[in-house]
Amino acid sequence: MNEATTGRNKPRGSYAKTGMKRAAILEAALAVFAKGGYRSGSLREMASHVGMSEAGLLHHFPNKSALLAAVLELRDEHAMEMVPFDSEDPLEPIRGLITLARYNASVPGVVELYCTLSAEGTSPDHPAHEYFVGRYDLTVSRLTHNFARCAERGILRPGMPPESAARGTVALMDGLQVQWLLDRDGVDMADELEVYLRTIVDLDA
Amino acid sequence: MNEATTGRNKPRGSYAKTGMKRAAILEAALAVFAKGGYRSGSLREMASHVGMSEAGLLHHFPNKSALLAAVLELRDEHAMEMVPFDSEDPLEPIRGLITLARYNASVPGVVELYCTLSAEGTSPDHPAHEYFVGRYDLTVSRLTHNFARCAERGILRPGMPPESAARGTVALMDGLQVQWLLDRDGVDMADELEVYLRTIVDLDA
DNA sequence: GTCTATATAGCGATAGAC
DNA sequence: GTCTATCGCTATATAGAC
Repeated sequence: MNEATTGRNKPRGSYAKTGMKRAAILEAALAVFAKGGYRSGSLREMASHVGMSEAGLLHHFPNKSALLAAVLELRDEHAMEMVPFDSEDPLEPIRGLITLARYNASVPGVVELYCTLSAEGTSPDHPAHEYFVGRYDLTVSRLTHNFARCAERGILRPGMPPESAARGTVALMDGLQVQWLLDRDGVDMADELEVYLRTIVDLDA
Repeated sequence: MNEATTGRNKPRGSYAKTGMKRAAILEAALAVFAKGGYRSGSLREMASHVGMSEAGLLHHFPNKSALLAAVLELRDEHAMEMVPFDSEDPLEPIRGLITLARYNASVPGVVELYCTLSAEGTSPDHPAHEYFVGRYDLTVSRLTHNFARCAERGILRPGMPPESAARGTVALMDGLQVQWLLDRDGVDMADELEVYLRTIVDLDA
């Protein structure tokens, strides 16, 4: 690998190597933040996880909360690929949510991260508070619009307000994550989500 | 107040006074744990909240996690009074959940506590892990039994497995709490819960 | 770019005076 | 029953050597 591989073109040093270090740090940070939340997750543990000192780690990220932000941003992009809100068929994003739930069961660390941090982040002085406020607002409004389109086609349960369907769907996904983390064999997040969605929308239309 | 007021009968000292201190400590602990979870909530802050030193506080409780356990136990008893699982009518506990959700909106600290701690508590080495495993297991099994009784009477939505109804209800309540904490004016937990419950059960039977 | 060393701060818990 | 004082530990972040 060289500079060309990274897509950048800087005069010195192997940016590929640096990029890989960054990626490794993000992965370690994800695992550590996931296990104990933001406050409890220590740079020390991430550093040892990735084979560096704390100071070495803080060369790549200015501080702890910037590292958190980078982790959240990265995972968010990845998740959104599974839920095509811009599809013409309003059922596609809904089916995507089930796909996402099934995928999530294969990455417990990510589930732990979002579960712990979204709870922590309800506190207004949390480093990720604004992130979660914005994220929920966006997700609910997108889903509301999507369920409204279902209603237009007559495949949303009569009398169900689109916003309630949206908030209910998000709430159910979040709540199922807690139950799944507490009892991974006893709960199937994707199945339970599908049961719920089928009660409010005609998935086979 | 004297010993008789407390219901105990010990040779020395005013137990009423001690009992009041204990209650004050529990209240402070609830607020502090609620704001930042277990790890971030410090005995120091609770102590200053209640006008005592940390050592004075630890005279009443052996350590930090015992204090957490006491808080959880106390609030649990209180909440359970609102949900009469032993009622003959299986709709009564379900209506009780809506009452509970409405009540919860008046005690944000309690909601924050459960929200933050149930997420933290998914980690196996958390002081409250066993508590939450047991609590969810019990709640889901009670609710499953209750929805099964609804099914017998033909007021549960056809094809809806009682356990899915139970897990869905618990998940929805948990998830709505997160959304409510992030946007208290935009979300009505009790209303949304009722919308959900009405889609799976005939509440007016 | 990564290290060692260190500054600064907060934590839970204990010992012992009163 | 409550206090002061303190121990031992962990944390983030910075300074400067290499």
